[in-house]
Amino acid sequence: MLASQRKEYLLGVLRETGQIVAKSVSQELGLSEDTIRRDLRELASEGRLQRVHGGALPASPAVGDFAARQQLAPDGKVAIGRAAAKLVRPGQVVILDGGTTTLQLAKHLPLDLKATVVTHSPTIAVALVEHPCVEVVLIGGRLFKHSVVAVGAAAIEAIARIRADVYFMGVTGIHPQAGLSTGDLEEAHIKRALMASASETYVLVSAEKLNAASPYVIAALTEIDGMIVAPGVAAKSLAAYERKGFSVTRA
Amino acid sequence: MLASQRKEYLLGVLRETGQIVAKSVSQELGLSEDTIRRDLRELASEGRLQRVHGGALPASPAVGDFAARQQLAPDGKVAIGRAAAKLVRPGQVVILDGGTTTLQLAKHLPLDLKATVVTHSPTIAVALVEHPCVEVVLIGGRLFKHSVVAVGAAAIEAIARIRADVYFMGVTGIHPQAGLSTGDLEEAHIKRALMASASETYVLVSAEKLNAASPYVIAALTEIDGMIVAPGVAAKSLAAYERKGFSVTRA
DNA sequence: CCATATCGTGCAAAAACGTGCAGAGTCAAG
DNA sequence: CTTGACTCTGCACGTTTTTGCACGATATGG
Repeated sequence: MLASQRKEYLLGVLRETGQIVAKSVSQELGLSEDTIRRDLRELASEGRLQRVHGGALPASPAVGDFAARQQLAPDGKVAIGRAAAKLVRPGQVVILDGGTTTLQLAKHLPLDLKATVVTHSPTIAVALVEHPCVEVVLIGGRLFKHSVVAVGAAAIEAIARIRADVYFMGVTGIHPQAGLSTGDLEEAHIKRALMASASETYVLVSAEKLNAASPYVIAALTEIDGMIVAPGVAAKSLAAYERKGFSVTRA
Repeated sequence: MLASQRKEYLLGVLRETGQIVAKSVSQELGLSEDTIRRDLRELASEGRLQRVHGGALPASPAVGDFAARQQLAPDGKVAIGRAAAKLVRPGQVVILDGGTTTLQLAKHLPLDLKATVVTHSPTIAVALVEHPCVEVVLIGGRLFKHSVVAVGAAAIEAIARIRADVYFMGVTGIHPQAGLSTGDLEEAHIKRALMASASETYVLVSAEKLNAASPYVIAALTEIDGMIVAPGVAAKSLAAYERKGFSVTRA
């Protein structure tokens, strides 16, 4: 690979992801970090990017602003969202929970994917307005401000009328014995109703949720069909889950 | 995640939630509290936030916030929103339509006002999350992306179960003979249902909507209780409306 | 006043950095 | 074809930055 090609590649990464991590790029290209660092130094001196410890960021905030804002979520959640989005098949009816992780899922749905997204989160509904092919169904109800989702009897009733193919659930705790749990009773009810309305349920688990438990139990682990966990969690932390009879996916 | 991105993330949290709790952020990012505290200390020394016990608060309360929230909306809509917000009495149940003008209304509700806001606009629901005292009820349904509001049979049904004190309607046209009109048939139905569920209906009219008509009629002028018009419209343009038996308020 | 949470500091390990240098490859002059 | 100048790349080394932990000090809330 030519040096100039490499620099173009670096700028491409910057455009698409809003950031460059020297280490990971060097691994992708099979080159030493030194070479990447040299390139970054030169591109920085040309003013084409901004050098920072560990990699680089866009030179003019405005350019990479959009991409960067997408990535401003913690690494793990972005990865989980991207991995989960790949599980959605064209034509499916998908239920999306509220929360930052599912928001990443919504943002990573392929732009040419035709599907229907059912959600009780106004935030996710607004995010999907930009998506050209996805039909959005909003579940109404009393707004629970802490999580920014609709809850209550009206929500339960609306959910009962829906038959979805798959439900992506967010939780605040998942534990081999305690199962799935969350911090609010109303939300636990809603999540249970959403599970009942979907053929399959997948749980999105960022690192800090693993082996944690919250006050209100949603369901046992045996009731779910799969979990998608953040990359970089220790394999032995997952051992207790891999025997439970559902798929465990590393993002 | 790069260190500089982490600081951006912290400032983002501050913008969106108005505060930073060191402990919870460290859990979200999977880093130690020490690292977060160091970042906060540095950002504080740069004057970009105010360090407090347990986390951080905005450096200049509501300064950037206020500027940001106002810059996008034209003056006229801001004025209409502010004027309409003054019509809301404590304890009332208020229906807010979708649209940029009603969004301004929501943002100008006094922070100490206790009231219930019913809306079929996820955008408005999200905006009101910041309001400390307002209860929000979200009307669900199929999302009409052009206007970012819920429509359809499910929405109509949910609306039928509500009795509100006042409804603030947005329109795309108001005309002495043609009455109130909008550009989408589904939306016209929803607005009619919302009118039926409210004791009083006020219409928010920015300058370009005055004396205009759109394809789908919502109601005749005789059915509304008042209109709030943008400041600076000629008095003679309003003459035709002041004889119709409802109040005409200049913002 | 006490229990708890949070804070700041010092320290050590790890990661990232810059620099100098050597080997491999390229190119042009001899 | 050979030689020397030049460039590019990877490695080694010492330096700097970052990060997590331990400790004692300080603030908070009952």
